[in-house]
Amino acid sequence: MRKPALFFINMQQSLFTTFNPKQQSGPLAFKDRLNRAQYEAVVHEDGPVLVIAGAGSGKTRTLVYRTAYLVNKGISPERILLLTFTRKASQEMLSRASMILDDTCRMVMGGTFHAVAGQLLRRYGHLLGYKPNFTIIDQADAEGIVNLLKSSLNFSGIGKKFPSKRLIVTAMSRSVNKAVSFSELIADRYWHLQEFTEELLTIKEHYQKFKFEHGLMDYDDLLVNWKRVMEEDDTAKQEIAGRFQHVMVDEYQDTNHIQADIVRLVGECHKNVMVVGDDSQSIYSFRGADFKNIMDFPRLFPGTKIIRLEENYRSTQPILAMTNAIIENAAEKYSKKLFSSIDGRDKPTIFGARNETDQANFIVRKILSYKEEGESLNEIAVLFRSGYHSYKLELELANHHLPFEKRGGIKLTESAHIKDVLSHLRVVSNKHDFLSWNRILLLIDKVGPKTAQKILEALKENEEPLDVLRTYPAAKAWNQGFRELLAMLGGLTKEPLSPLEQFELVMEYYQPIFESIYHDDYPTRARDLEQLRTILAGYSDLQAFIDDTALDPPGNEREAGGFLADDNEKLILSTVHSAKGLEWKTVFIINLAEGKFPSAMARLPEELEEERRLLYVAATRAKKRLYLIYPREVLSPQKYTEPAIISRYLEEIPFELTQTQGLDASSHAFASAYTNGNTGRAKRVDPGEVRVGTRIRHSFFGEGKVEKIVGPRTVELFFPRHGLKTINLDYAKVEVLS
DNA sequence: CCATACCGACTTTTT
DNA sequence: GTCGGTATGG
Repeated sequence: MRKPALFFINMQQSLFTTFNPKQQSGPLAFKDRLNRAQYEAVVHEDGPVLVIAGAGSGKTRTLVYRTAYLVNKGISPERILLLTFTRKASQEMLSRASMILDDTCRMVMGGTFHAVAGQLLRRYGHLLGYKPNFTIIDQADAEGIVNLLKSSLNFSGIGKKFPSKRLIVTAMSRSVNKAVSFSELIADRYWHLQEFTEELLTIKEHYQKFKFEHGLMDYDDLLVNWKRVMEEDDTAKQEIAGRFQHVMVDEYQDTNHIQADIVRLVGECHKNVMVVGDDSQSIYSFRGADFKNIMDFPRLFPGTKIIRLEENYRSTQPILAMTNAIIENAAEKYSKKLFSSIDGRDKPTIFGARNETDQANFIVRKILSYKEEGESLNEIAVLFRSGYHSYKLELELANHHLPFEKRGGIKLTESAHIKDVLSHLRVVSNKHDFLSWNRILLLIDKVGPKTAQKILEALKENEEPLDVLRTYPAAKAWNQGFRELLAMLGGLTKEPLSPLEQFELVMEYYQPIFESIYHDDYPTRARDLEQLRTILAGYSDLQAFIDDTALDPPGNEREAGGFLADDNEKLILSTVHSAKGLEWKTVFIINLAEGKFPSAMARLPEELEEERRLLYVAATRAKKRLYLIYPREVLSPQKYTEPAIISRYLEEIPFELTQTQGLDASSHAFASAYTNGNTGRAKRVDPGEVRVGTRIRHSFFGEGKVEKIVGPRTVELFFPRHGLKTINLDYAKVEVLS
């Protein structure tokens, strides 16, 4: 989690013995390992650069070499800022740069916007009135605050439909990230909640105040305050902007407006800013990202040099042909021609499984046979739209003792028992963290919301919470638990202890509470606590640990059936979002059915466009083999089995770009097209003869009517029995009737 | 005022 | 599975 200790030994020596372009063959040594466009980006001297990098075009490689190049050139590593999307990505890049050059590369300031903001604000936050020990809170914490406010403001009783804490937090965050006022946002996107506008605004106001008064920053605050401190304090701006001589930003298509402002502010004086991104891979607009940031970059930095990376080094040509077809139909994109010179015969396979169980079985069978052939499990991944889509498969994998790691979905730190323990540690680092105090107090037997509220009121009166608590008139019912808590907290701070020792003290106190409140399943939960202990053992600084639990929460990693392969080989199950930037030889994408992928939550056209890009990101992860799988039956929320509708994006893919497997002929469009013996392209429809109202026959959906012309070759068709479909006239088997 | 048990509704993606 | 509301008893 934290960067490993830096290795200074041999630093001087390695500078001259390892790869050194100047000594070997001048810039040519870089040249050998990069293509022309990459090389151009790597050795670019000063000034702004925008690198438009298609999937698999060596974007990471370029940034890695760029970092090494700059350091080698004599730029001091701590004066380079590398902003990435995940902490893991930055660590990997810096470690790869170190392998090219030397360990000084690890001293580059790298991390997510949020993590870097956190570090800077510990230093400059006081300019905005924050103490350096502020606590970073996650979404669940934010929801906790909103809940407290809802009850203290007596909003819970108002009507039955008062919005949930989850929705309130999401809405508040959206307003920050999209830079629209909260009331405007309510009127616009949450119009159905307009009757509560006043209450919502009050909650937002109190929420801001609560966080500020108790030294708490949510994810949005980190960005907003980084920006604010640079805008409002000139010295801070000079210091921060002056410190970083070079700024690089990865995944620029997934930045929001605040982040773009930050980039502008940090790069303003020297303009040595390189941003890298691919608009076709923008998949985070739900949290305010705007891929138009890429188009706007040259305006932000006039004189920007634009470099395109268009050669794909990851996937075989057949895979690329299909992924190109997926993105071809995107409504809005920069034209970009991706090509690959990697040969490969296998077209992506489409498999229509009978149901989810069949889908899981199919994957297990395939994986077992690849394993048989001697392939490494590490080269296989299964990707899906939502975390819970893999439950069936997880069971099936466990049955066959296939070890896997799941990424995305529920995080370790999101579970209640982990939050319980963390709260006790959090008040040690920030005694004004009333959210944690509240949680701690509620854990005491016979203390409920009302009592906890009263104690919190008392805490407000004094700087030193422990002093207040020691003299607080406890009721008989809960006095004993209260005293035990105080004794434990006293022990935590009496003398300097390592984070691990502090954890042990907390656990000693918490264990009986833990066993009593989770009496049904505490043994399962205990494993999580054990895992937390292991993670914590790697830290010497409590603050760093607490920061990381919010900024880089460990995933909920489980090995199938407790079975750990000795060689640590395991396959990856991952949400598409968590798979960004990664690649595997074999990739399975599952549940490609309407309502699952695309998600049922996506309704607006722009949301459906994002789902399309999401599928594009998923499919472009594959190097050699790609399976697109959908169940022909799904379980409705009411637990009825109903026929599934194949994902609209699969529907559009030209038949000749894929192969099918194990379909039974009657069930589906692909199958029927094949069994009709006509594997070639349908007779071309002249777009000229198609307008709104034209009647058209589709090989599977039957007769329909054109509702809307979406693009030069795409139309929206309405079919009486299948609803509205978007169809590409070149690809779909259609026939014009009138 | 607190604990517990029950029911129904809803569950995308992540820093 | 988990949240939110409600009923009931201590």
